[in-house]
Amino acid sequence: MKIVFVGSGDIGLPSLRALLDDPCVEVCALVTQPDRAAGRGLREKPSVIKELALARGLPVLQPARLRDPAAIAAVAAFAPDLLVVMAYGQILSQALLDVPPLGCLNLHASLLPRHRGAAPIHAAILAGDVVSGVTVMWMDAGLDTGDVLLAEECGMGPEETAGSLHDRLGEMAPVALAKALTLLREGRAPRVPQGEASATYAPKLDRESGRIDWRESADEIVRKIRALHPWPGAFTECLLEDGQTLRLKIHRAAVQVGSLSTGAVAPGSFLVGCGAGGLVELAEIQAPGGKRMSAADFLRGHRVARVG
RNA sequence: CGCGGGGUGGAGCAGCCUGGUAGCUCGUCAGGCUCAUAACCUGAAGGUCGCGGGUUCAAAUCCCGCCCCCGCAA
Repeated sequence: MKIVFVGSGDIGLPSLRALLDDPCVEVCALVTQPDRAAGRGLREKPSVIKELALARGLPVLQPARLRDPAAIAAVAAFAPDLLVVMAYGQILSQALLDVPPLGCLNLHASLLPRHRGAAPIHAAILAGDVVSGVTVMWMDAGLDTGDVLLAEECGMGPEETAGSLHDRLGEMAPVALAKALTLLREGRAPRVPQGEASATYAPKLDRESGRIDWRESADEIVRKIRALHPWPGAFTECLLEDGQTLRLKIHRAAVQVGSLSTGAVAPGSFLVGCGAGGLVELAEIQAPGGKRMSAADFLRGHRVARVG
């Protein structure tokens, strides 16, 4: 079976690797987003997934817009039987979806139809879900609206962050994909329509979406901190007694019992009052220009007046 | 040459602009107080102020070069 892999994000790495190691499959190319300036100095860096492809001698396509006819023709030239897509970052046009005779499979990091869209992992934690998983889906022109082939579930822990769930789902994806390919080969791969009624949408995140609103409940705030860690990261403005304001990035926090007015900080600690449900204890934070440190370390050098 | 922040006893910071005895909060050690404590009091140890060069009577502080850490972009 000839497959073209389409993906840009790290989360697709284990899946691409598994396909490359699968003797029943011939991966004929990788389609990925153009290299972006990244890191300090903003030099162009290939993604880790592109590096894997190059290391294995796989042809790499990096069209600026995959919807362009030329880009579609370039994919078609490989005559793939199937496209496998994970975390690519562009919508695939119907013209491209029509290229492979077997169709296009998408690996999505949620249990569809819950959390369609760009940030399913973050959304799952933000929503307080207790299960998540990977869905293998037959792609159609909509955004994550295609029929489901199969899904693999996993539980979510109380300390779950976007980072930990991301890594776990990334490792689960090739397992789910392998099952899907087996069913496909045997000609009994199901197509189960998603229930539109229970669909939710996980919008793309930006930096500002990490701002903490201390009027929310302690539970919601802590969930948000976990959901946005390590990227884009939760943050809050912190007013010091000398009048200085720092934007603190919050790496880790926990709910504690107690009561304080919204944004107030208990003396000698980093317990913050919020809208309801107790206090939020900031456990690990990062000041501008600094490295991440425990709240206790931070408080040795700073006198906090309030946050928010 | 993309932009910015930072490197000061063991930890976290101030001091730098306006050169002139090393400061703050905490930790460590010793002693004291207390029924008791991560409380309080007294005392002590511990610093090549990232590295190299320059200016100066004098540099943590001003100038030049280098190293390392962090953020902006995803």
